[in-house]
Amino acid sequence: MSHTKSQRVTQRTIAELAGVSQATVSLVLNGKADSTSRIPEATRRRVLDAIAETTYVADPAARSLAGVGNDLVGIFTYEPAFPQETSDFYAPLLMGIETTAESLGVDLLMFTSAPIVDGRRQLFHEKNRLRLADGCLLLGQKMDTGELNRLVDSGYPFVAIGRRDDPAGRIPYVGVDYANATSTLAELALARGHTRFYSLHVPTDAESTRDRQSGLVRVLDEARVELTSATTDGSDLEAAWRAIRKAQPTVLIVEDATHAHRLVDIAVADGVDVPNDLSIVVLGERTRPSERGLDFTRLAAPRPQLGSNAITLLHQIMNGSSDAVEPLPHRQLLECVIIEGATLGAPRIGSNL
Amino acid sequence: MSHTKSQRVTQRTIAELAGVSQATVSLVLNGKADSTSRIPEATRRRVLDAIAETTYVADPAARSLAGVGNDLVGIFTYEPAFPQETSDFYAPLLMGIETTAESLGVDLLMFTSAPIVDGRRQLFHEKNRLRLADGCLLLGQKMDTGELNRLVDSGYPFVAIGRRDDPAGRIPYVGVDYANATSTLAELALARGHTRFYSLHVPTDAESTRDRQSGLVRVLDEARVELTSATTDGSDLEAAWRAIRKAQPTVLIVEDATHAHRLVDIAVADGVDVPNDLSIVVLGERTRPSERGLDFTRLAAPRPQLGSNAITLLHQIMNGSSDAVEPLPHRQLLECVIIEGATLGAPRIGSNL
DNA sequence: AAAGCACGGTAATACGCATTAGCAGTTGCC
DNA sequence: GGCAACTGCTAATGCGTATTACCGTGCTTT
Repeated sequence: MSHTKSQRVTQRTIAELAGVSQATVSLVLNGKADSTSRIPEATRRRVLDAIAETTYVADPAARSLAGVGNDLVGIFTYEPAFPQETSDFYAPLLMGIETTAESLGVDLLMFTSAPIVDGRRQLFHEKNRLRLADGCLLLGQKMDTGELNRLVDSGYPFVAIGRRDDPAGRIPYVGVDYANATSTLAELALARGHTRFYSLHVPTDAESTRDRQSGLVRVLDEARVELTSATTDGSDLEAAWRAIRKAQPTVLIVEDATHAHRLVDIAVADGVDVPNDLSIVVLGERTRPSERGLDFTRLAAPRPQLGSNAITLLHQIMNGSSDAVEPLPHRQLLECVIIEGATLGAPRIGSNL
Repeated sequence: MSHTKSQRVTQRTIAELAGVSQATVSLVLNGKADSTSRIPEATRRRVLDAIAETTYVADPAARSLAGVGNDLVGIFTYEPAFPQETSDFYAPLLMGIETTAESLGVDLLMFTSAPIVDGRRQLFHEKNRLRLADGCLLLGQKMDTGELNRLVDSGYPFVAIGRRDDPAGRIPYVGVDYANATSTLAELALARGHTRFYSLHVPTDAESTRDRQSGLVRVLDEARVELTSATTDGSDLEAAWRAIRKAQPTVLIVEDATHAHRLVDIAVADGVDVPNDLSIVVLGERTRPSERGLDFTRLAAPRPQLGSNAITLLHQIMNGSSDAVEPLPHRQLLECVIIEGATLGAPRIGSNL
């Protein structure tokens, strides 16, 4: 727009400077030394010198059109990534992604232009721009399987972060083994002697939520131990707390970390001591140190590694697995770390609950 | 690579489906209703229907090549943006950028592939990829003026975040008026009766550091009040503290927030009460609630707005100021908020310092 | 009836790059 | 000396889109 036509430095410009053809410039730049077209050192030098004199960089759009990659990895987040509330969730992922992107030599393209409907970005829309990138990482708690399948059909390389239900096994993802981790936590609680479990989870039917529930249920069923389940979106935790008191569990399993924090406040105000009267275990993300200095017993997803693995896998999918390296599995579940905090005690007889 | 040729849905595909030419499809999609080429509703419908049947999306690379911008805004951060230490600094900026990018309808390209030397990303290097984006935002505490001027010369649209020294006035930036804010803080301290100032700042000669110093010096000079200055990179705050004790100031002005936190710990261990024995004022970024629950009197840059203004300005520079809107100034300084915390008291005679 | 005209649409081209076929000049070989 | 093989390079083409120049067709006007 602002540039006059002549401003832009293209391969043709370089070619004229070096006294060769545009094709030669391209060949030099791409280091093609096929038997079909060799270029002697002298010519190569002239071209490279000409490039050095100018500020030439290949137009990525043109490269892309011409069918070669651009080393551009897209990042699609279903919610804005940087506001305080979501940043705790995305930042560790992005950190892993960024670090690995650096070593892979790729740039990151964030699709912030996607229109937002009902608080979620729309993957497919009029001016879908996914193709700007060579491949794409999909981040978000919940994704539409239909959309993902459509993406698979299009042949566009992508990797989802988080396990995805997909019987056909066509959706590549890197997820967290929440089921297993939750089972371990439940066994821990059982070992401490807990007998009455209460699970408070979020109302979405995202895979991550279901996995946690199934992990919990599996262990408790096996042990023939009682489990009460309830959901809350966090809007009325007072009510949730009243329901909990009524059920009189010995241990409370809370999916969402912020819910857990607020519940403890309510519980303490209600004269209940944690963990002496009631143990609490947290299954959630977004855990930052409690105001109260409470160190929850919880599970912690290895999110930087999640991001790192995802972009590594995507990179492999994009560039075709070089036969040198062992191909990565297209569906990965990472182990979740269990953090032994201070909120899982032994059940107390005659608890104040 | 993996795609067979026929897979890809292009305008030609649509054209065949609708029984028109590729050109017509393009015209329909871009709503060109020039007198030179009108298209009746009937045809338009057929084309749109055909598009609806397929999963067609315009190839952004092709559009870009064809001369329409691709609404890509680059973000160059001199350090990795997401690790914990830097994230506190970048996240608020990115939040403002993201939000505004959304409403401007542009995508964000993060240049993570730039090689790192001495812990800082290199703006210019072999495979400089800035041109991938239509324009670029530059984030970082310190930037090389030479590099920035080279960027100006290239005609590439960019906006720096943070004030930049540049007598020629060619570098567009959106910065924070640290000088003024620091002056205000100093006046506040003077008004409370402080007579001995001690400034502890970071060793860089970044504009932001200098601005704070100059704002401080201006007010104190005017008031003919004593000021001791020292620098620290935070590696030996014990030594810094010993120097402070020796100087016996009534108020301590600390540039870096994390230094301030750690200094308070040292001071308290040393039997000094804040703010009764010693007042502290913080000029720095990256302030998160203290472990100790200490609420520093400090200044807080409006970082989300910084980001927002920067991308708005860049967008205007990229697209040429539409004559409809008032053109934005290419060099902006935003007012800094002063937060009246609990660490600036009145000086105490016979302080324990 | 010839000329003008609006309409509806298409062919052709440019954008910058990668890639292939192939051309002219040189060298190698028997 | 004749032919093949090789060397060093270029012309031509395609990628998918936007845009311009232009061409039929049927209708109106004189």
